[in-house]
Parts: sequence; structure tokens; C-alpha cells
Amino acid sequence: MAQRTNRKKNVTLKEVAEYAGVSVMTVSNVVNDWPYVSDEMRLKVQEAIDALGYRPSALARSLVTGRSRTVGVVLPDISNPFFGQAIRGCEDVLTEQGYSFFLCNTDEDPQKEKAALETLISRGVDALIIWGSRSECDELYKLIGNDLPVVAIDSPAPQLCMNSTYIYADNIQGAETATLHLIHHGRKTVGHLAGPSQRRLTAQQRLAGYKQALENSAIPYNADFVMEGKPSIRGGYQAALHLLQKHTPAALFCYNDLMAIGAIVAIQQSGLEVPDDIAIVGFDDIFTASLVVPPLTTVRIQQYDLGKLSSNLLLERLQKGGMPPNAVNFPVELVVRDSCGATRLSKEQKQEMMENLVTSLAVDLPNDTDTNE
Amino acid sequence: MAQRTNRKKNVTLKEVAEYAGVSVMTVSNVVNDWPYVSDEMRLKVQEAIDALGYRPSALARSLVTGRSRTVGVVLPDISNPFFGQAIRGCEDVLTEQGYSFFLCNTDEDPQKEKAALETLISRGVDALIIWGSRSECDELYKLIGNDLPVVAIDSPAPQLCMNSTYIYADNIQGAETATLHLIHHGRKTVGHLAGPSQRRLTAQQRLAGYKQALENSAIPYNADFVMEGKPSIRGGYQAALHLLQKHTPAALFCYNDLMAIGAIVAIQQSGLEVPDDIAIVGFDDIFTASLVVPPLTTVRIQQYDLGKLSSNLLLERLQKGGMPPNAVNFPVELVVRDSCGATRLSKEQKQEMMENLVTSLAVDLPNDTDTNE
DNA sequence: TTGTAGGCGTTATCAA
DNA sequence: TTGATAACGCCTACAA
Repeated sequence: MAQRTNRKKNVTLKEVAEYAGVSVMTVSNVVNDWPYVSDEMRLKVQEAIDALGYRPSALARSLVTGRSRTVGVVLPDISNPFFGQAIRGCEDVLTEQGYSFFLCNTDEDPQKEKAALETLISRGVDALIIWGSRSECDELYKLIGNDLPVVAIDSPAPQLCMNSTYIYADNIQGAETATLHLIHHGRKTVGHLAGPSQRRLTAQQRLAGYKQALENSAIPYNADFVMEGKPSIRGGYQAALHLLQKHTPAALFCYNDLMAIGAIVAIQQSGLEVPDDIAIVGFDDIFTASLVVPPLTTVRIQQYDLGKLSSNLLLERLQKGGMPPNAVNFPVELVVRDSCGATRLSKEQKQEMMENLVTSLAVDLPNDTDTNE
Repeated sequence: MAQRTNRKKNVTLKEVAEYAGVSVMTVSNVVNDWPYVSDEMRLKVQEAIDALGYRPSALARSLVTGRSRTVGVVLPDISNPFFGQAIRGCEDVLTEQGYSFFLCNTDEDPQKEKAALETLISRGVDALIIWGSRSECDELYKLIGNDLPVVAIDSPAPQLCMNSTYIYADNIQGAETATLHLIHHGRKTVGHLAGPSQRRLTAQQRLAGYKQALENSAIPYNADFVMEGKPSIRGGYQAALHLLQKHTPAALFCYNDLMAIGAIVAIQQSGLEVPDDIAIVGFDDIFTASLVVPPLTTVRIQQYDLGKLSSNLLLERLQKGGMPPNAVNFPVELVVRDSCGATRLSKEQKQEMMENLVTSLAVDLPNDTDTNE
């Protein structure tokens, strides 16, 4: 008798049906644009719907249809501008097709990732977009099974065992191009500030591309010129300082833009100049890359487009069904600005700029979260 | 007889019950940690759950309980780094409490906002976080009603008519502080690059704070020194150029950091220097603000904390129920770097840095989305 | 402590 | 073309 507690009172199909003096199915048919409804009925029902302010319950609908028009998006960290762009691409595609999505951050923590997937599945998502997964393939399989379509981006080879599409940004190629660019512009010794290769597939790939470039140029690989660090400004700063204590390469190819920015600061603090003494190339082309001084030469990943692509491929899988696993390559491109020294804008006054950068960075480093990309 | 099409086969309570040889309610009680279950039962049921890989359906649960543990987050644009930070704050709080959330971008388009809200409500969200709403108060009310808890941030006064909490970053105070800072450092004429005051409450507030500072300093307000533009780098660039064609204020307080960055470029192109000829102060303290040259003096909004606050207040409303509308002030703080000229780091060589900035910006401006903040 | 019945709001099925 | 009824998977209420 008593209202259930906490229950939101919403207008239901049944109420609309009673109001209009028809059956619930008729109302349902009108709502879903079923063709075999007389105009008279349609009008009458529509009036009732408007009068009562009826809104169909997606929940109830999902329960009975088994499809929710809902997607789970799992990624490392939305506060990372890279993913902000990317997910915007997802959203635009998904929303247009009537899908909503849940967002989950993992911080690249396998535990959090697992929890997120569990939650999403129990919420009945129709599909998953997984960015930079850290789970093993068989573990993912155990969690997800073969029924749920998955698009995995920059994750370790889940295409082997699932109803999934695997997208990889062309990290190897991009890293090779970047490194070759430096070599071809006369930098004899090119070092590499590597990302966390244990945790990130992309870090491994970019390192591989770097090595490949050396090999193609008949330059022997020297581990002394490679320093691993966290993929943040501070991580790049520290890795570069370490490296500079023993060696002074003519150029550094960095895992990503943030590390590159950190490297610039470190180089400057060491009394050297970018790009005159050490040239720098980053990766990603985040928004900030063009705004720092010197503007960063970098390998651009069109983040928004990548997000769109992922969602489009997901929708395709959702609509067709029974598609075999497949892998898709996402191209990247070198964007030449000043930090690589290929252009001729540099002068000695960069000293001053760098001091400013150092000053301001010193203030902000404490707030720099290490997981930021 | 035939399987329904497209239906995902999931293990149900009933199947677990049969497997364990108990009733569904016993299983349900175990799943929900009901206290009055014998250890024996609990064990038996738990085994069945594990054996079958049972996962409760949040959908079915929501349908019957009327609560989904789901929140809708509506904001202008997630690719805007400001919101990336903010939403991360939301996520951390919500996830910890077992809530998932849907993300919707509005691009500050009332149509999209309305569509998003309709969708979210029909999906059965328990509450809403609405950022920078552009809907009228009564329209929101019509859409949402009084049952759904709402936290509105930097939106026009929805607190008047709903089960809502209204959070406003202290834009007026912040703008006043920024402007006074410029005045107190000897800038006689302080102009303002305003945001889109028709569309954004925050733009109105920051303009108001600017005017207030003038008034408190007994400086007459002069509309010639205020120029409105889009809240982007390009918007700031264009607005500044316009302004500079007729006047040369000693300082510019800008609606946000992006406009400030654009203004720096424009000033430099006009053969002037920041901060020597014209001092600049921005607003927001986005990630990039400390990385440009000169590093930007700005009014910091702790974006992550703001996100956390919004979600905490929402949860409070969700748990207590029947709370009256209330408004919460979120403090901001001036962060002094170089662009305001209060510190003494500037030299003539900034010319060179600026040229670099200009060069790189010229390349990237076509990709600059005007809605970015 | 456990089980049974009913219903949450919708769609699928099939009969009228 | 319309309508009655049975699911969908779960929880609340109440009975055993």
C-alpha cells in the first residue's frame, strides 16, 4: 500500500494506456514507431503521452530486449588531455547513434581495470572500448567472454582471443620516423627518454621504433643513451637529468610530449640549449606542445579522430555481429616545429625563455600527477 | 522456444538457486549480504555463484529498487582540459561510492543539453551534475522536476526552483582580485578581454568583478577598453588585436587562460611586449598556463577539487533527501607568474620567444576549436 | 532462517 | 490493426 521508499514516481506505459483508453501495446507501438498503427490511434496516444509527460524507461526496455544502447569506456586517466580529445571523438559518434557511455578511469592499475569491467558488464553495457589495458589476454577473456564486442586501443594483443577489434597507433613507425628525422638533420648521437616499458605497450613500441631507426642508419644501439622515466613532465625532467650526468647526446627522442617538456627544462638547467645543443622530439602532439618554448617537434596522433574511429568500429561490430577479431593500424605523422632544430629560428636568447619556464615549472611540479601523460 | 535474438546469455539468480538447490531469495540474500543467512547456506550459495560465474544484473535491480547508482554528468566539452580535471574529481568520488556515471557534452548548445538530460533521465540516473547550463530555470524544472537531485555548477541560478545545490566558483571575487593586482602594480589603464557574456554566466561574473575593481579604485569604467571574444586562443587573439587598433591599455585582464594566451600573441605581433608594455592576467589556471612564455599570471580554480566537491555534495543530497536548495561558494586564488609584470624576470629578449610562439600558433590555429576553454 | 508471490516498466508473442 | 499475457532478472513483503 505504502509507496516504496526512495522510489521515483514516473509515468508508465500503463498509465498512458489507461489515460488514452487503449492497451499498453498500442502505446508501445506508437512510441516505437511501429508501422501498423492507425493514424487515429497514433494521434490519440500521442496526446496522452504529451499530456502525461511520459518518458520510456530505458532500464525496463533494456531488461527485456537484452540491449541497453550503452557502452563502457575504460581508459587510464581522463584528466590527461590526450584522452580528453579522444573521448570527445567517441562521444560524438556514440551519441549520434543513440548510445550513452559510462566512463571509467583505471590509472593503469589492473585492479581498477578489473573492477571497472565488472561494474560495466553488470550494468549491461552492449560493448566496451578499452584503452591501454594492462590485463592479460586470458584474464580479459575470463571477464568479458566472447559475447561482448570490444575495441581495444594500444593494448597488448587482445585480438587473439575475443570478439574484438584491436587498434594500434603506429608507434613503431612514428618513433622510427622521429628518430630518423633527428639523424638526418645531422644529430650523430640520438638518445631516447623511454616511457614505462613494463606497463605500457606504447612505451615498448616507441622504443622499438627508436632502435629500428638506429639500425637502419647503421648506428649501434647504446643502452647508455636510453633512460626510462615516468611519462610526465617531472618524469622527463628527471630522466633527462640522469642521462645528462654521464652523456650528452646531440638529440633526444622522448616517449611523449610531457617527458619532452620536462627534458627541455632539464637541458636548460644543465646550461645547454634546445635545439642548438640538444634537439628534442616528443610524441602525441598534445594541445600544449605548440605552446611551449621552443615549440615541440612531435609525432602527432590525431586523438579526436582516433576516438571516432574506435567508436565507429565498435558500432560496426555491434551491428554486424559475428565479425572475426581484427587489427587496425592508425597512422601518425611527424609535426616539425622548433625543438628539433630542423628549422632556423633559434638564437641564444632562448636562455632567458628557458629560465622562465624553469621558474614556473618549479612552482607547479608539486601538483603534477605522475600519471599524467 | 527459440532464443530471443541478440540476447546476451547471462547467469541468473534462478540458475544459481537451482544449481545450489536453494530458493532464489536465499541467493539474493547472500549476494546482498543479508545478515540472517546460515553460514552453511552462504557457503553453498557462494560456491554456486563462483561455479557459474554469476553477476547480478544492475538493470533488473534498478528496475525494482528504483535506484540505479548512476549519475549523469553534463558539461560543455570534455576535450577542454579544465573539464578533464574536474570530471576526474567527480569520478574519484562517485566510483568510490559505487556509482557509475554517464558523460554528456553539450557544446553549450541548449538543444544538446536538453537532449542529454532527456536521455539521462530515461536511463534512470539517480542524480545529475550540470556544468555551465544554458537552459532557463523553469525549463530545467520542466525537464527534471523536483525528485531528481541536481548539482549545478556555474549555471544561471537554478537553485531557485529545484532539489539542487548550486556551486559557483568565486568569479567576481577572482576577477576583482586579478584586476586590483594589476592596478596596484602601477597599471593605470586596465582593459578586459571578456568572454561570451550572452552565453556564459562566468563571463558576466568576471566582467562584473573587473568593473568592481575599477570602481573600488575610483577608476571610471570605459567600455572602449573592454572587448568581447570567443573563449579560445584565437578568440583572445582577435579580441586583443581589435582592442589594440584603437587603444593601448597598460594591462589586460582576460576572461580565461586561452584568451590570455591569444592576447599575448596579438600583443607581440603589434610590436609590444608582455608584461613590459602590456601586462596580462588570465583565469582558470589550466595545465598549459605555466608552460607558455611568459608564464601566465592567472586566477586558479582548483578544477579537480571542484569536481570532488560537486560529487560529494551530490551524494549528500542523495543520501539525506529532502534537503532545501542551497548555494556553495568555491574559492579561487591569484597565482602570480610573469605575465603580470609583478615579478622582475622580464627582458627585451622576450621578443624572440614571442616570435616562436607566434610561429607555432600560426600553424595550429586552424585546429583550434573555438569552444575550447 | 528460508521460501513464495507479486511486481518493477517494457517488449515479444500470438490470438482476436 | 489491436490487445492479452508472458517473460526479462531482481527485490520487497510476508508467510512458513
